[in-house]
Amino acid sequence: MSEEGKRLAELAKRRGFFFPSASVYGGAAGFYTYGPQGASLKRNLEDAWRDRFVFREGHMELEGPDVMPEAVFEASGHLDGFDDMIVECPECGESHRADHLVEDATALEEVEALPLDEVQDLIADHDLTCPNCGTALAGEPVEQFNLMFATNIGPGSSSPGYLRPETAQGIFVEFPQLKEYARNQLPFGVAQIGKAYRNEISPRKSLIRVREFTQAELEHFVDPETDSPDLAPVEDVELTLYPASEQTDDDGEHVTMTVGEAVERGVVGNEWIAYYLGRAKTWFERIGVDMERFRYRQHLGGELAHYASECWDAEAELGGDWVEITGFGDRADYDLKKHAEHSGEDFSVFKQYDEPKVVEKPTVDPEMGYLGPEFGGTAGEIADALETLAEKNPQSFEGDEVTVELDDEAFTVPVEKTGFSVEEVKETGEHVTPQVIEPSFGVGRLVYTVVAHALERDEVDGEERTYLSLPPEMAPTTVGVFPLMDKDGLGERAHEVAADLREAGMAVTYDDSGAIGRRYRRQDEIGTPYCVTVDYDTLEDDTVTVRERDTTAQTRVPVDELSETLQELRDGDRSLDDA
RNA sequence: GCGCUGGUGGUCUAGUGGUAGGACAUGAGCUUCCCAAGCUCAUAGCCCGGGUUCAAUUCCCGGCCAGCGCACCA
Repeated sequence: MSEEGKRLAELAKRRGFFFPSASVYGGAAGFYTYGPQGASLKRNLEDAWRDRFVFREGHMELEGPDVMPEAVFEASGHLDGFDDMIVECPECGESHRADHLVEDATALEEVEALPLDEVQDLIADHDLTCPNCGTALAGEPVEQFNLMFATNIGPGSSSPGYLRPETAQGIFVEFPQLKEYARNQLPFGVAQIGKAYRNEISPRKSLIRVREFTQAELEHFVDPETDSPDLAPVEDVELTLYPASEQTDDDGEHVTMTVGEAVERGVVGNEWIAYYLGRAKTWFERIGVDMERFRYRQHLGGELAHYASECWDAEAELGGDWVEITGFGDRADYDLKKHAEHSGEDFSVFKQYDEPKVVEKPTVDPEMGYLGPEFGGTAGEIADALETLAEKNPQSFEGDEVTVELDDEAFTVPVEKTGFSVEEVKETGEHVTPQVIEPSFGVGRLVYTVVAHALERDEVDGEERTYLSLPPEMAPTTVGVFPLMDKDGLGERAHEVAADLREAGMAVTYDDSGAIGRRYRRQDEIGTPYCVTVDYDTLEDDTVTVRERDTTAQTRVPVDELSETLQELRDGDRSLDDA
C-alpha cells in the first residue's frame, strides 16, 4: 500500500472515520463501517451534494428501495450484462471470460446468451487453450458469476429479487410517475442518494472498491431536440481535461481550458455534460478535493458502457493512482426505452407544440362487408395491413387497386373498398422519450478522497503534528471547547459555553482531559477547524480564545459574539484576522 | 478467483514449542495559566478451525482478513 494509504487506514480506524466491518467475526471482504467521524463527514458531504445538485438545480429527490424484483433488471440489462461466464485454467489458475474466448476463436457473436453447457462444448470443439499458459481448457467447467446479490421476495423462491447494482434504475422505473410530478415538462432532473451493491470478485483498496457503497446519482431528463443548458454560470470555470485523443497519444497530457472553450472547440461534445463538469468542479473544490490532484478523463471508445455515447470521469489522484470518483454519462434514451418495452407502460413525455400543426393524415376505413366474404379469415389482417400501408405509403392508394402482402401472399383490394381518404388532422404535440444525462458520484470514494487530500503534516514548536485540513463545512465537528484547566470553575464555564454553541446548532465537542496541547492535537486529527478555550481571563472579562486548526493562530472573542463569529468563520464570511 | 507476503492490546510493534514485552493512545489521581511535558496507578493482546506434541501465539494443513501482482470492474 502506498505510504498515504497506510497512514490513512491507520488514522481512519484509530479516529473513527471508517474501518472493515464485523471484524470480531473475521469480517467480510468489501464491507466497511463508518465510525462516528466518518458517518458525520459522509452526511455533511451528502448534504453538500444535495444542496448543489438538487436544491440549486431545482431538481427533485427520490428514495427507492434497495431490493427490486427481477423484471427491473431483466429490462435494464443487468441480469445479462452483469453476468459473466468464467472458465478457469486448471494449470495456471487464471480466470477467463468463457464467452470472450469463444467469440475470439469463432465467428460467433452474443455467446453470452448461450447456455453454459453449450459454451463448454464450444470450448472443447474448438480446442481452446488458456491465453496465459496454453493449457487446453476442454472439459473445464464454465461457471456463472453474477455481480448482483440475489435474494427472494417473500417465502419460497418464486419471486426472485436483487439488491440494486446502481441507484439509477430506481429512478428510471418510476419515470411514468415522476413525469407527472414534473407536470410533463422537460427538462427535469431526479436525484437519489442511496446504497448500491455489487458482489465484486475482488474488493480492494479500502473504501475504493467495496461490495456495498453509497451512490449519489442525478438523472437529468432532457429533450435533445429543444433543450440545452444555460452555460453562462459555468463557462469560465477552468477544467483540467484528459481527452481520449490525449490518452491514445504517446505524449498525451492534461489540457486546461474553460467550460466555454471546451464546448466551443468540441473537446466536450455534449453541452449538458460540459455544464455538469463545470458545476461539479466547483463543488469538488468546495468539499475539499485537491485540484492539483484532480482531472476529468474521457472514456475511450472501447470503455464506453453499451448505452453511452460520451462519458467523462472525475478522477482523483490517491497514493499515486488515478481513481474514478464520479462518472458523467450520456445514457441517451436507452433505459427509458428498455423499461417502456418490457413494461408496456408509457415512458415518454407529451410535448405540446406552441401552435397545433395541421397535417394531412391518410386513413382507411375498410368495408368489412366486402373483405370478409372475399378473404375469409385473413380479412382482419388485411385490414390492419391496409392501415399500416396508408400511413407509410399513401401513394399506393392512387390507382384503382391496392395490393398488400401477408406472409408472401399478395392480396389485391379495390381502393373504393378500402375507405381510403386523406384527412386534415390537428396535432397538438408529440411523444418524446427523453435523453438522460447522468452524473453519478461514488460517495465512499469521495469520503476517502477528501480525507486523503486533507491529510497534512507540519511542525508546531518543534513537534510533528498530523491534521486534517477539511473544509469547515465538511468537518465532523465544528468546534472543540476546552477549559484551560478543569478547576476553579473553568470547567463549569466551559460547559456553559459548549451548551450555548450546541444550542446555536453547531457540532461541538467538549474535552477537559490532559494538557491543552494534547486536546488541540486530538481535534486536529479529526479536522475540527476551531477550538475555543475558556481560561482565567474568561472569568474576568467574558472573552475566550479561538484557535484555528491549520495556522494554530489564536484570537480573543467575547463570549456573547462567539457563536456568530464561529458561524461566520465556518461559512468563510470572516477570517480569523478580522475576528 | 489465482499467486506472493503478512495477521501479537484501540494503534504501531518486539519476541517465544512451556500463553507475552515496549511505545503511543485511553481512564483515575497529582502537577500544569494555551499547543502531544512530567510522576503514580489502572484498563487492554497472540485472527478462526483442525493436526502434530506432555504442552501450540509459535510448527503443519485448511479457512477468514489485509496489502501487492494477475484476472475482473456491463
